[in-house]
Amino acid sequence: MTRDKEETKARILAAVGKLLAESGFQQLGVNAIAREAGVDKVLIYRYFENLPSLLQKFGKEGDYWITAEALVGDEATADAESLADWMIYLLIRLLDDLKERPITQEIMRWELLEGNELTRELANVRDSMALDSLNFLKQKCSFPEEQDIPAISAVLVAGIVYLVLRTKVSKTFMGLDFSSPTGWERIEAAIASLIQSTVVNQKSL
Amino acid sequence: MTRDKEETKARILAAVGKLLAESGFQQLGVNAIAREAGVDKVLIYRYFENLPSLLQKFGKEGDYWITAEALVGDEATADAESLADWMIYLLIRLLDDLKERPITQEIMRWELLEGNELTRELANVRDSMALDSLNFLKQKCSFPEEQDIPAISAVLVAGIVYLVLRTKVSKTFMGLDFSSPTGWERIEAAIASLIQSTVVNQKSL
DNA sequence: TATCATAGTCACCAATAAGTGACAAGTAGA
DNA sequence: TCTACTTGTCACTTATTGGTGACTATGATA
Repeated sequence: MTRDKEETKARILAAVGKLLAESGFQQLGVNAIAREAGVDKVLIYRYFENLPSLLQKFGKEGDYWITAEALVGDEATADAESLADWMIYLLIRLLDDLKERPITQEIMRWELLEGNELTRELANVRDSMALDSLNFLKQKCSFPEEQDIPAISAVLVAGIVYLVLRTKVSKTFMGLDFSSPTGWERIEAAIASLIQSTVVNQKSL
Repeated sequence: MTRDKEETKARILAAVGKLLAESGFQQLGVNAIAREAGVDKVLIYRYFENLPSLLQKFGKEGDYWITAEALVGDEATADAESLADWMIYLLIRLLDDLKERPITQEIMRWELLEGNELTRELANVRDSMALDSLNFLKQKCSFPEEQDIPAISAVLVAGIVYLVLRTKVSKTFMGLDFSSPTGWERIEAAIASLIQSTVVNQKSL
């Protein structure tokens, strides 16, 4: 070994990411991390105090939540005029983005069954990003009073998250098949249809 | 101890349920079950072979998934005419039902992060119940062709499930507060609004 | 060249997990 | 009452967990 502290710390953090993406928080232990990193586990305690601290460090280093700006992306290409258009655009982008983030998925799974210091903190970061996006929407196209846009968004985001989390372990849900792109296309179409009808509709009242 | 095999087996199964509802699958081990049941753990192996077999038995005994009939309930009191009315009625009932089923919630959490024999089996049971409900809907009020009712249902059910699973560990999501009934009321209203607009709307085309 | 802080190694601990073999106690039938 | 079976108890093994104390190896400085 080349006797490099920073290198070692980086390898440990990288090992956390790899193990997390592969097998989730269940299998994530000090011994496994040390083995994966090719490092003695005592170094983990030396450099990161203990496992929770290491995970906290890991959670704060990486960017697991897409920012509102990144989610919006290039506004010119968004091709969205109305509030409904924007909501559809953002939700579909959220879906596609989350599908490509295995670590984020694992964090969300973990958050679902363990409410500790770290998961709460990460959840707060994610939540404030979501609120940023809502605020972006609000200033872009003001929200109609008759409708609870945040609640509508929450239901749909929750649905997206659950479907994405589920597909890792099962390719079907309520008769839909997510092993081929058509399953996702149907979901995307359903989301678009729901928003288009609901938001456009009442806006024109 | 009264030396009663069936009693002992029942106590073991009851202990599984209690521990499951309290602290989820994470903490569910042979030792904990035996302790909770006030039984020697070797009896678990004698009567249920091993832990997976015990859980399988437990999963098959209980009714953790509401049946289509129970979900529909008393049709007379449903006060639903259109397809949209029925969908709203069923989804809200699903939400309320799931909120009162901690064990079912734990099973769904478990299913989300471990795809084994048992979780797959339980998922299939649940899925076929969901499909039953869809079929009930379909024969009650035929589905419009322009709309993908199964996909729309899937998104909303997924959203409901995720929100319920989350509230055990965090009372907020995207700015909504689920510590008081108002959070849930907003969600229910959002679901009703989405379906009302979408399904009614396009049906009248 | 001798010193000294630091990086990395190794051998251990206590706790807990799943799982098993041997045995005591109670209960049936003969 | 003696025998045979079953229920329940106890003590154990093996593996893995998070965590620690004592060590060696290295490299910079004085």
